[in-house]
Amino acid sequence: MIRNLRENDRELLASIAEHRILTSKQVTAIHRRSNQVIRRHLRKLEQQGLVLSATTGFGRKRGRPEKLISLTEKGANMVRAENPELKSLSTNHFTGENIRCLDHHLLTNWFRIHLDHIQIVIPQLSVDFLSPASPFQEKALDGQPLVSERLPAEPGTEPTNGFTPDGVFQITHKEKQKTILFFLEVDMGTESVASPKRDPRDIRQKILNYQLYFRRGQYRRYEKTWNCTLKGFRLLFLAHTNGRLASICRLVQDMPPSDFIWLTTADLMFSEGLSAAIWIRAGKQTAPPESILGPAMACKAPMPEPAE
DNA sequence: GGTGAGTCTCGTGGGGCTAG
DNA sequence: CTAGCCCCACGAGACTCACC
Repeated sequence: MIRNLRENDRELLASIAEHRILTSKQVTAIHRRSNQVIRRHLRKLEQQGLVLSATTGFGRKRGRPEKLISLTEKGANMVRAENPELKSLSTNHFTGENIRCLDHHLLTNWFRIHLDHIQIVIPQLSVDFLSPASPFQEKALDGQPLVSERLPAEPGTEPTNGFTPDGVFQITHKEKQKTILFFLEVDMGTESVASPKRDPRDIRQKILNYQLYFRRGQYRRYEKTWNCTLKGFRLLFLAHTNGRLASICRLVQDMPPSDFIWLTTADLMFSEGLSAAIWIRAGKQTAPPESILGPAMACKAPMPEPAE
C-alpha cells in the first residue's frame, strides 16, 4: 500500500476511475489546474505504478500526440480501498481495458467536462451526470448500470431489448427548484443512420426507442434518483462532424414527434460551450439554434485554455 | 513540497521538391 | 502525374530553476 498519497492524488485517481480513460488535457480541465502541474502529478502516479499512460490518436492533429491515462490494477485497488462499496467490482470496471470505441468515449468525456463548466459559469444551476461506464455508478442486480433502460415489448409492437444512453444528466435551477432531464447520445458516425436491415443500434431505432420511452413515461424513474418532478426529457445528439449532424437532422425531421430531440456538433461545443445557442431543435437546421438552458440563460462560455 | 516560467525535446502532419 | 523524401511548423511532454 502506498501511504504517501496526498488528497490531490486521491482525487486524481478517483476522477480517472470515474471516467475510466482520459487524455491529460481532460484531466487538466477536470481539476482546473495548469497542464504542467497535472502532467507532473500523473508522471508521479505512473512511476508509482498507479496509472498507465499511452499515446492517443484522438482528434488527430499536428504535433506530439496526447497521453491517454487510465488506472492500473494497483490504482484500481487503491480506489477500491478508499471506497469499500466498490469492493466486489472487478478491476476492468475501473480501467480503460473494456472501452470499445475510444474516440467515442473521449468525446463523451469532453461533453461531461463542458457540462460541468455550466455550473461554474452560471452558479444558480447545478448539474449531475450519470455515466453507464462509471464504476461509482450503482449497478442493478444483473450487473447492468443504473442508466441502462429496458423497453418491454407491448402486444402488437416490435420487440426491443432496451438501450443504454451515453449519459443521463439533470440540470437544476437551485432557486426555482426546477429540474430538466437529459439523455445524451454521442455520435461518431460509426452507426448507420437508418439501415435497411433495421439494425437495433442504428440512429433510427434509437429515436424510436426514445419515443416509446417518452410515451410510456419511463423516464419518471429518475424522479426518485434526483428527488424532483419531471415533465419529460430532452434527447441530445452530439455529432462529431457537420455532415453527420445534417444527416441526423434530416432523419429527425422525418420522424415526428421530435421536438424533444436537440442536436449539435463537437466543434460548436468546443468553440462556444454547451450553454450557448448551439442546439438545433427537432432537426430544423433552418431555424435559429437555441440553448438547452432556454433563452434567458443562454450564454457563450467556452472552456478557458488551461495555463501551461 | 507545490507551483509557474522558460526552454528544450520529441512525435506528427503538411507542404514543397525531385526523380521516375 | 505521382510516389517518396525532406524540411518545417505545431503542439504536447519533460526538464531546470526560482519562488513561496
